[in-house]
Amino acid sequence: MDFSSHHTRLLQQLDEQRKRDLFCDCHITVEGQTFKAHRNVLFASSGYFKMLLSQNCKDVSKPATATFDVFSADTFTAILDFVYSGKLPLSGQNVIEVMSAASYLQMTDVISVCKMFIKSSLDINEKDRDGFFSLSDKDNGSNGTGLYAAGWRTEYSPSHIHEAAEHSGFIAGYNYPPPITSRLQRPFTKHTRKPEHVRKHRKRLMPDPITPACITSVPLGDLVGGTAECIVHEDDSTLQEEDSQPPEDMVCPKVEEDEEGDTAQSWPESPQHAESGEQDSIPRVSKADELYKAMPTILGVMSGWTEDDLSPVRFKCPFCTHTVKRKADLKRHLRCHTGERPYPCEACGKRFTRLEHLRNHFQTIHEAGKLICRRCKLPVTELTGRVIQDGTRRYRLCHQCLSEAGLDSVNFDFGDDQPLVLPPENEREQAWHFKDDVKDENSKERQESDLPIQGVEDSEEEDVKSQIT
DNA sequence: CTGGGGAAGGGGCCC
DNA sequence: AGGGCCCCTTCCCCA
Repeated sequence: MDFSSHHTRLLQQLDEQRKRDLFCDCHITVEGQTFKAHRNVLFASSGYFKMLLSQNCKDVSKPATATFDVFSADTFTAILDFVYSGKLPLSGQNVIEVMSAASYLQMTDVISVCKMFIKSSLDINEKDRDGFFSLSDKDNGSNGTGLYAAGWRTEYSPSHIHEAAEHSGFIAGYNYPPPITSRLQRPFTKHTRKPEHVRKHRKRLMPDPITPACITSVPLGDLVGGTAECIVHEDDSTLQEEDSQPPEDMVCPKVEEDEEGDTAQSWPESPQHAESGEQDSIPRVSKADELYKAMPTILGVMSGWTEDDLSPVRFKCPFCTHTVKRKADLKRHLRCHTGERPYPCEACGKRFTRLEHLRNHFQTIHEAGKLICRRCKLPVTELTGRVIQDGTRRYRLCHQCLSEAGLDSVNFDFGDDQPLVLPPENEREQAWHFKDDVKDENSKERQESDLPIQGVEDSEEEDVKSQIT
């Protein structure tokens, strides 16, 4: 018989005991303020306390004590409330510090909730729109924990979250995500690359198991107001994995790789997507700045991070273990976490994190920038070949390949300096053609315009266009 | 199933 | 600080 509310009542009882100072055997001092709690509860909730209490587990006759100066009493109050209630009172003002403190205390649950709060506040989590990992402030019933729930629903409502975050703060209740197998159903299409940070950072940014001993910790006072290290798991699934880990893994918490990456972002790669989400075509520079402004409170500044790098100061990413020498590089790096892609390709709708990437893409894909024949791969010049306009895509073919493909008789209305425009695929001879990942986009765009490169109305994107051309 | 090539993403660093 | 270049890695597609 499963009595589902048992654990809730048990937690309520423990919270009552804490508030009445019953059986509290752990005293935590933060900014001179003493908090009392149960070591069993702290042990089960925090990797930091697990490590701390493991070392002192023999002597249980005296209360365990701990003192923190790296976060505020208010922050610890919020965290302790979460430990005993499952509800995390987050607001735009405290989320960064709470996350930093949770990082310090190795409380992945809290970190995950904070990450979700930040992501939803930034309105950058495209996947949330698909209801894959949705946030809803409407839910207050299923888990009984409050106004904010990280669940698996479809009623994503970023506006609500914004309001809650900005105006009133809100209570975050954490629902554990479904098994990883559910994540494998994420809607990456055949031609949709997984978010890069999911792929690359699985190896690069989560390099080694992080042991407490290897963490370079700098007291708050030495910084600009935040903790030095921020250990963040790339994916919430790590929570589950960690939950099943034996205690020794908690002592030396291991950052697990994720099967499919976290919930960070997906983005439109086709004009259809770009059209369906008009706001996507607006560069979100302000959001990067928004997050960037928050950086000082969560940045870590480290020295001597590696033996190879003895530079005195490094900037620590709050979302992963990556450090950089320059703040500007950190700002650039943050885009791989925020999902921000301020540079849209106006030809195909694909978005990029950097202007140079957009430029490379545009030159390669839409301007036939490579002076090689796409068919025979041999070098081709203006004299020995032509530019083919295939939908939004341009490439070069040498005269021989043009002849062999039967394309030398197609549409010579333009001058030699103009691209040879291929007819739509359904009208094209089936001799051969080049398949590529923009074929579908092309067919749609052809219906809308004969122009290979569509202009965009957005003025900011016009600026981008002017930079490209 | 595998290897090669193209495209994209990210880091380091110079200007 | 931002732009840009170079290099490397990763992923995907295709033969």
